[in-house]
Amino acid sequence: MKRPGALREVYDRLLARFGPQRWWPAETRFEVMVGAVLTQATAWGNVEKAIARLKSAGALSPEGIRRLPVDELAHLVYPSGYYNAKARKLKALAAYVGEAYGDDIDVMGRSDTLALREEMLGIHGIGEETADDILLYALGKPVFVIDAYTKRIFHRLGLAPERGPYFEYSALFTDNLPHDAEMFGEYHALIVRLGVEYCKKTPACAGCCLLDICPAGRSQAVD
DNA sequence: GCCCAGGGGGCTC
DNA sequence: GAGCCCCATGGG
Repeated sequence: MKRPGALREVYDRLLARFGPQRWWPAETRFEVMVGAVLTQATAWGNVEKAIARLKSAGALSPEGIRRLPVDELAHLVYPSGYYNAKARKLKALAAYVGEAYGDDIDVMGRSDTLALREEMLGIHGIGEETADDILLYALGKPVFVIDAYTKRIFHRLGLAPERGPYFEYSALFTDNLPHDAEMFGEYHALIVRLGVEYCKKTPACAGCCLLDICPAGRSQAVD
């Protein structure tokens, strides 16, 4: 597999193998933002439990989160782990959307992408990946989300270094693919799908054998 | 029991 | 700016 078009090739194979993932699973855009914080270093199944608890408490809104005492918020998000830390982060997020945009996510979404990103990086609990999750999946901006799976898999494929600054990885994708938010969203979701299903089972392969693009030359006979 | 999840903050050097 | 440690539940 040659380098030009390699990223498109991987995407096509992932899509053919797994089909559209249709991320982000949520009823509202603010729910996407909350999920982006809750899923930090956390299995999605645990996040779903926390989201459900927030919903049944009527707290899945900026105003709802601001109104709750932080310890009660922590109790609600308990199943997602790091509950004290995440309660603080959700408080910071809810305060931000209220102060900066009057809780209007539509207004927020009309702001400039880079300005929004810088703004959000200043919020407690929002780092580069979470900011990009929000930009892409809540606001529809064409940014590419980089997570641990992306680094691991594309390093195995010989397309990226083993480690390095976040922007070097995101540039790999945004410099070599059309800036299509829908495709970027599918691509990241497919990478996570591959990582969740195969990185743990066959860590030495990182799933590339399954796609028949293993640089070590192994075929997809990996069960 | 051990390992790791769809990271980020805070501290040290 | 890189390297640690901390946050914490739940499934494999």
